[in-house]
Amino acid sequence: MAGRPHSRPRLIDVAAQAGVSMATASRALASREGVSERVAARVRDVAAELGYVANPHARTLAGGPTSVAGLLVYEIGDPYFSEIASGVVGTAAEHGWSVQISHTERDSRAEAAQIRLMRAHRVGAIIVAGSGYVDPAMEAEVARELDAFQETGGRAVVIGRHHLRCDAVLPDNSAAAASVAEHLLELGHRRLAVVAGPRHLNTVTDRLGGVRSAVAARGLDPDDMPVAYVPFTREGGRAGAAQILEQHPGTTAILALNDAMATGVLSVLRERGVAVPAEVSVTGFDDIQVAQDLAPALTTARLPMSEMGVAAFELALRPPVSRPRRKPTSHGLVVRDSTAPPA
Amino acid sequence: MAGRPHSRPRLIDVAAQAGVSMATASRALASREGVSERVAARVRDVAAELGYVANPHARTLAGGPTSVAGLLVYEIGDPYFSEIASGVVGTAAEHGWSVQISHTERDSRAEAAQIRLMRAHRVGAIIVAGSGYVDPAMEAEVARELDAFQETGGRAVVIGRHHLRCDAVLPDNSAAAASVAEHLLELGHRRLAVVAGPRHLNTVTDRLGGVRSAVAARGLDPDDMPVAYVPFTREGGRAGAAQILEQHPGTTAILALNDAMATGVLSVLRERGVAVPAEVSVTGFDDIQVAQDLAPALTTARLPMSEMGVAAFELALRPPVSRPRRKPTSHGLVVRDSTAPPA
DNA sequence: CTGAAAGCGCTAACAC
DNA sequence: GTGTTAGCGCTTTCAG
Repeated sequence: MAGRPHSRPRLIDVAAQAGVSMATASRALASREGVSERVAARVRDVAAELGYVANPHARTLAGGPTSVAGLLVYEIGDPYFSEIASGVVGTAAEHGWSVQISHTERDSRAEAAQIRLMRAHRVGAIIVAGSGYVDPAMEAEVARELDAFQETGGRAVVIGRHHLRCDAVLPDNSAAAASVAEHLLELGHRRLAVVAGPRHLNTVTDRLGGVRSAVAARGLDPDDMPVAYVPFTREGGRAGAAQILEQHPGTTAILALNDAMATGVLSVLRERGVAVPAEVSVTGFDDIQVAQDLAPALTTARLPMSEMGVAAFELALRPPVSRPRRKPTSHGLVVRDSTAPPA
Repeated sequence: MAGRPHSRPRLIDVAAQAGVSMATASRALASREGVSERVAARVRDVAAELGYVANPHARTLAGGPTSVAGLLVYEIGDPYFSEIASGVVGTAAEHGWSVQISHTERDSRAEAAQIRLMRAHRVGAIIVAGSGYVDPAMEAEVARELDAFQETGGRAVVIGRHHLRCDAVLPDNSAAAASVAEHLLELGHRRLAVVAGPRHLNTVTDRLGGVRSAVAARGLDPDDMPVAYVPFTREGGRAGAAQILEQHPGTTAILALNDAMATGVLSVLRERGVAVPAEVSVTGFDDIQVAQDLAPALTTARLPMSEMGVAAFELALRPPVSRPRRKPTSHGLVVRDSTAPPA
């Protein structure tokens, strides 16, 4: 009947077909009140029949609700982030939202720039995954952007950061790290060394703090424990392992503060013919999917990345409250084959 | 001066500040012709100063160009897809595009529904990653959606699918699979078995075809080679390995048609105490990042996933041509520690 | 080369 | 309950 060929149906087409005004059609489709159930049902039927889907640009421009979320990750190719993203994307789809993903890669300035871009894109929610900074000044710009975003009605959620004034999903990095350290101490290890990420990341200091307190609780001096501050990657792990092997040959256990670094540590030990766990025990952190398939299977502190993504998105869906929510996550020690009593 | 507080600058603000009309400001910022260089420069300066970024919703609604791409993956938590996504997201950002990611998960009907949704969202380009179907009828609906999308000016690119009328990034699955099989045959293996994914996926039949032709070229009968059709996942690989071990105990080499399945195969062999590669050799396909860290490090056919993502996005940026482009990718055999001559 | 004005499709006041 | 209408911010004819 009506309408232009070769073009998607518009709200006005649905309205005409259903014999109502645009306003009524709009209300009916948004399940807003003020429409009789009879009429609403008819509108929905017509919409379904025509395959009508609202134009989100028109909707957003007119001041309606948005249903696009922005997800900021360091690098989507990294398993830690891709598992988080999986949770976010899956849950978002269930709620009819779509997810825009972008990379941070460089630093907090790049992060701020990405948030600015997402704000310009008028996303309804922004989820920031990945470690924050020990020094709040370093993320001041990020904080400003996020504040501005929230002031204009946007929902912001961070994963694993404390300093920002917004809802947060917070794994207990310290406790999880302590559990790994305790596991090693219980096995009898006394000469631990840590392969840590960059010291300005709060994830690193939180995890390191957990290790140190577990060591101290055992009556050892944490300051005697060597720590290699290296990039938070497989390559970083390789560098850290090399450093420890050379400078502290008596080490019996190496704690890597994430699984990517642990992977690097294992690869160096394998190359050098150091038996794991016979000569040196190794632990990771996160429990990315492949941790179970490494050689040997990695003992690690498990964080539920996918669930964290789900939780973050669900927080984003909830209305804002004045006092930011903090949603803790579970964690657990997963003992596999990379740890054993010292020789 | 002008304007509403607490609100982002609009084009009209820029125009006013620069002392020109909206039309001129629009042209200047889009680098369209018809504006004197002097005026254009002034407009750009003002825009930069004000931190102006166009509202993409208004822009799209008015019929301007979009710069949002949709990326369809089976599951972003899967390394194969997250590495592709990494390439897409990185390149897109360089070109000022953002990327919406969504999951397919179920089947080609879900796939078609997602494409429909992205069309409704008015994305400028759609990239579909992941295997297509052997039977074109199974993806008829996807094809229809993609055709309709392209007819309305959208750019569609697929990765690893032949049957669709759009630009494609095509790894040579057959040749790569043949190279893996040849490697095993050269080592002296004669009793190969394949752990394959679902037989209705063209990726599976292409790769299997490569293996079979390599086997045939060696004078063996490919029909004698056992093939386990299992899900394209780690768990599928486990099931396939169990099946082969039980039904064909004489097997000396297992070819898994992707690394996820190879991971499962290795885990079953380890559990059962079958030495790899001493008793049985194992190969994978794709070379996901962790392949090098498995136990033992996996011999596999390497596909440049990240580059494939880059290539796909770059094709999406190019203007459409009547005859779809086919962009081949490199591939290579990566020999590691999971293969050796038979006992 | 520049400006005025007509929409793009939708929501949200505001009328009835 | 339902309809009318004024924008949302931008691009794009069409005039000058």
